[in-house]
Amino acid sequence: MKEQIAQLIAAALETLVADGTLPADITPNIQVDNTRDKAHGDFACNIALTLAKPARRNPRELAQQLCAALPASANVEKTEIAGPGFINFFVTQASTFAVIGDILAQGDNFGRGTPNSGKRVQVEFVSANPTGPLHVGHGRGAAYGATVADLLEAAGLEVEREYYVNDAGRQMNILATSVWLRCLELHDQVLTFPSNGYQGFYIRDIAHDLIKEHGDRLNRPVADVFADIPADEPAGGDKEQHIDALIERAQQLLGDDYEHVFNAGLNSILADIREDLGEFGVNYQEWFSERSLTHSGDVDRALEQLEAKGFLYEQEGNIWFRSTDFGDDKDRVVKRANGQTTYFASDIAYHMNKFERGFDQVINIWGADHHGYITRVKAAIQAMGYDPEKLVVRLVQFAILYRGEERVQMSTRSGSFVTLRELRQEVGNDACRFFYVTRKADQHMDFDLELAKSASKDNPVYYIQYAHARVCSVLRKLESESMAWDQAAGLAALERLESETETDLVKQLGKYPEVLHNAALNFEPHMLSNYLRDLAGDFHTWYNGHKLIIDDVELRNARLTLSVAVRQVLANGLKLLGVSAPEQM
RNA sequence: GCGCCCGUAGCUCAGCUGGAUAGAGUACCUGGCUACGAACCAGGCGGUCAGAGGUUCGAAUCCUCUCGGGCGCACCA
Repeated sequence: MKEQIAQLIAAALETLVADGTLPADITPNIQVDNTRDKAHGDFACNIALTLAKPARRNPRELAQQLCAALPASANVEKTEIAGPGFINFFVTQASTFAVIGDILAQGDNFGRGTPNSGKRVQVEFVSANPTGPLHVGHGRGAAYGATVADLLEAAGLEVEREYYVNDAGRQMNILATSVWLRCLELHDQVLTFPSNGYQGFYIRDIAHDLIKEHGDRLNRPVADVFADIPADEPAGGDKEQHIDALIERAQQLLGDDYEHVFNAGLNSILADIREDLGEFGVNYQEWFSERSLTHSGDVDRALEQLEAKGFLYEQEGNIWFRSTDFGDDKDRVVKRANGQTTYFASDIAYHMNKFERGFDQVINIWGADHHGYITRVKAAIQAMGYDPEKLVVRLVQFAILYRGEERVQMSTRSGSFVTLRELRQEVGNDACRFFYVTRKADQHMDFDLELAKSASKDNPVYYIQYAHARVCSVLRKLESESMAWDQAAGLAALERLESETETDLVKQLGKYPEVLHNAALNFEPHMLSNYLRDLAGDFHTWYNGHKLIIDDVELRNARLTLSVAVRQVLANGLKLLGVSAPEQM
């Protein structure tokens, strides 16, 4: 509809240019907006205001002439000039109500863009280190990323969801060593667990499984393990040196078996994460291993590329990437003097790999604490000769949990829950998914557990679901009264829907495709959740003032048809948010 | 110190990328079930859009500064 109006205006402009009212060199940017106030009609255009100056004419007068030059349209009831020179468009009832037929005809596809536009995008999200279960902070990234991916897919793009598994590096070695030390404990040995090790209960579970599989093959005398290891922090030493020495010792004493311990930890935690996310309705096409970048030679290849282009240099034995050439604050080390590549080197290789896979757009969803990395990653992309504009980084702020007024402390020590799984169990998947995306991602968020849990009017999730369930309930009631809904008759009788709340509701339905499009384009799922709340509100308002199951067959069918259309749009929107649309509650 | 995000009703947040009288929810007050589901609806109260300049027909939105909050600035992952 907006485009239609824009076309009408474009035609009017051409007419005015042709008859010399407007100069030919103007560059009109035709903007058609939804009106905020019903008194202003359905759509408004500010073209007369923006052209007033270049045309050197009074805006209201210009608007007048534009209106006169507008071609006739079956969809436009009338136009009005208002305020300083806005042109307000009033759409005909029939044209507004046509959307109901579209909704019923397109069903689950209503609002979705044309698929197979050929554009391929990748969304990488969560990508938490597999060193422990996901916590509530990851939950927001998961819900946000999954919804953004689904929205883009709904917009017609081909989407690949990817989880980058940080299965290399020191943290993973700390994990492996922690698991192994727990194994030794399970063999009835006594030791002082390193303060920097992973203390979680799940480490013991992994150790237990290992012993089940390997018996005492992994057992070594504790005296050998701790011989000549520098003191831990509580003993007056350095915790980093302590743990690093233990890692090295574990590798020495275990030899090839170290790999088993390492993989046991990785696989067990990864399986847990995968299951957790799956239950949360978050699924991936690809779990991309960081280690594979080393094995495939991508890391070396990426560094060679940078080297060949002259962006690497050596200083004090370290190899540096000259990221300052691309606006970074300082250059970054990619390979240490000891020959080890840095995490950043893997990142460079990873992004090279992503670009080699030929995505039109690469979207990274990162925690807000990673924003310092954007510049250097983009620098590397540009240095390798790729277009850094194709990389979009969206930062997700942390969520602060509240239990009513009380802030939930997020320390691992405190008894209050910290994992995503616990949150899901307490609050439920629907409310979790909804609450996480109902605020802008770059906005700090207060997540109130009491509110999310409350099965009441206070909870916007239920408010929306209730609207859906209400329609289902009416149809059940209809059936129990031995009546049936006649869709064709309803569509034919839509002009019987004459009340203002009915028109408001239908207009709201008509906005859904645009909302979806904007939400996808801007990576802002909260636009959809807010819309669904508004739609549910309009439905409840209407429902409260109108009885659906009535004797007037024609009117009954018309109202039922509207109800079913509302239910369809609610279901479509909820599906994209990963929230269920229950038939009864 | 430098960089990024943010500051809108008592509280939690929108505000369609510069439009008309800044909106929802919540809290508080008032009213509505012999009803297709009251997990609902109607009405009221509530604002110096942090502050000050600037850009223009027009600013919560754009530019500068100040104040206030969060997060980054590793040879860590």
